[in-house]
This record gives sequence, structure tokens and C-alpha cells, in this order.
Amino acid sequence: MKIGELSQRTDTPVRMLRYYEEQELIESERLPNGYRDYEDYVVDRVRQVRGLLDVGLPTRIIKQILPCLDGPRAIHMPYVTPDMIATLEHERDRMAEKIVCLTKNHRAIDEYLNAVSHEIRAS
Amino acid sequence: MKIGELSQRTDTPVRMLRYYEEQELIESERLPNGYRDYEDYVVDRVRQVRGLLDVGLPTRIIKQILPCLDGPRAIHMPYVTPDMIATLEHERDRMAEKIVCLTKNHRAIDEYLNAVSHEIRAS
DNA sequence: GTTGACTCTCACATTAATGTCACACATCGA
DNA sequence: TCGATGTGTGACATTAATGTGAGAGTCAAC
Repeated sequence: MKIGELSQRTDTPVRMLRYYEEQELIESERLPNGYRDYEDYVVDRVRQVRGLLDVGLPTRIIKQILPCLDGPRAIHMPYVTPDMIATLEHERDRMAEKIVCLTKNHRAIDEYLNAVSHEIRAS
Repeated sequence: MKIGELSQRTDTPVRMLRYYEEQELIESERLPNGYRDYEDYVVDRVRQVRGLLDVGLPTRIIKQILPCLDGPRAIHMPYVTPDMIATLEHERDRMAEKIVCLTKNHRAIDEYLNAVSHEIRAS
């Protein structure tokens, strides 16, 4: 598919798709005319990238962890450097912290909203 | 407490503490000499702000939701505009999405690391 | 009482993600 | 074939969070 369709299907500005490619988060073939040509799986990939960006990970890190996230398919784990392991452990732990933070605040907002809506009902 | 101590206790650059104040996320009194003077509760507040920033919320939004997060104390809910409600609902839902995203990716990384460590054990 | 650590304000730099614009070529439909 | 729309590259702008440095006042300890 061409970049316009990918843009629509992922609700992502074309500008950003080219940027993600520059950051080596996604890849594309080229059609004879020079247009980018994406495979279907890129749709999910873009969504995942956006999710991770949204949650505060910089492209630098996303690029590193993406290969480990491609699902539990037959990854030969070749050349997994200790550095890489350390990075992954670190990011995993930071994610855990973020989940705690988000869960706590999500609940607080939810409780607040419930309280407010009761207030309204009572008035 | 003065800004240096707050900085240490929250592991936050002094520069950022002044920035958060400028963004109206925290507040301070002033000592006779002009130095900022923080109350104890600000320590937790700063940690919360940093957590939310870390999870991708901009200061603009944090400022809005902070008052609802001050715990379930006796908040008179005065003047809760419909706009505000809408913002809160929106942010709450976005947080839920983020939790899903983080949980999924956290698990994926964890599984990957387990697989790698088994690989190692087996070799 | 001088020195060093802390604080103040103000300004400028930086980085990452993103927006916007310009100009050229491609494509497709009327 | 013309014109609208899509795509390509490249450059510049912007915003938010953060770093860094200058210049001046404060304070505590020696």
C-alpha cells in the first residue's frame, strides 16, 4: 500500500510515517516510480510505535525493543548482547512503574468523576 | 524546606522545580530573603507530577487533573464545568488505553527476556 | 571577614516530535 | 490533455521539557 492509505489506516500524518522510517522504526519498498510501498504488517507496526511514543518512550528506545515485540514467533535470538539485555530489563521495569502510576491516577480520576456525578444526581 | 532539599528528595533538577512552579504545578512560599520555601506535601506532589510527565502527559493537562488527584478528602466540588468533566473523562480513557499498551508490551519484553535466559541456560 | 555553597532571575541552547511550506514529478479521472 | 490529488525531497518553524551559563545576593563555617 502507498503512504496515503497507511496514513489513513493508522490515523497518522504522512509526515510522521516518513519520520518513523528515517528513525528506522518502519520500512518500505519503493515502487518503480519512487513511491513508498508498505506491506500490510506495517499497519500494526505503526500503531504499536504510536502507542509506545504516546506512553513516553523515545524513538531511540522503541527502535531497540521493537524486534523483541514481534510476537512469540521463531526468533532466533542471535547476538543478544548483555547491553541489550540490560536495556530491555530496564525498560521493562520502567514500564511496570508506569503501569502503577497510570493505574493509580486512572482510579483517582474515575473516583472523582463518580463523586461529581453523584453530586449532580443529588442536587 | 528550601529548593535544594526538595531537589534531593525528589531527585529532580532545581531547574525543573522552578519550571513546574512557573507552570503552576507546585507552589511555594518565600522566605524573608526571597528563597523559595516548600511545605512537606510538595515532595509527593513533585513525584506525582514527574510520574505523569513520564507517562506522556503535558503540564497543561497535569495542571488540570491535579486538583482531582489530591486524594479523597473533603473536596467541595465547586464549579465543575462540563468542559472539565469532558477533559477528565477523556484523560481517564486515554490512561486506560495506555495501561493496555504498556501491559501488553511489558509482557512481551518479559517473555522475550525469559526466552533468552532459557536459551542461555540451555547452552 | 572571606570563601564556598546555595539561591535568585534571566537568557539562550538543545532535543524530540511534529507542523508547514515549496517545488517537482506522478497518477488518475473528466 | 488538463487539473486535482498524491507523492517525493528538503528546509524551516514550533512546542515542550530540559540543560547551561551569567551575574548578583545570602548564608554558614572557618
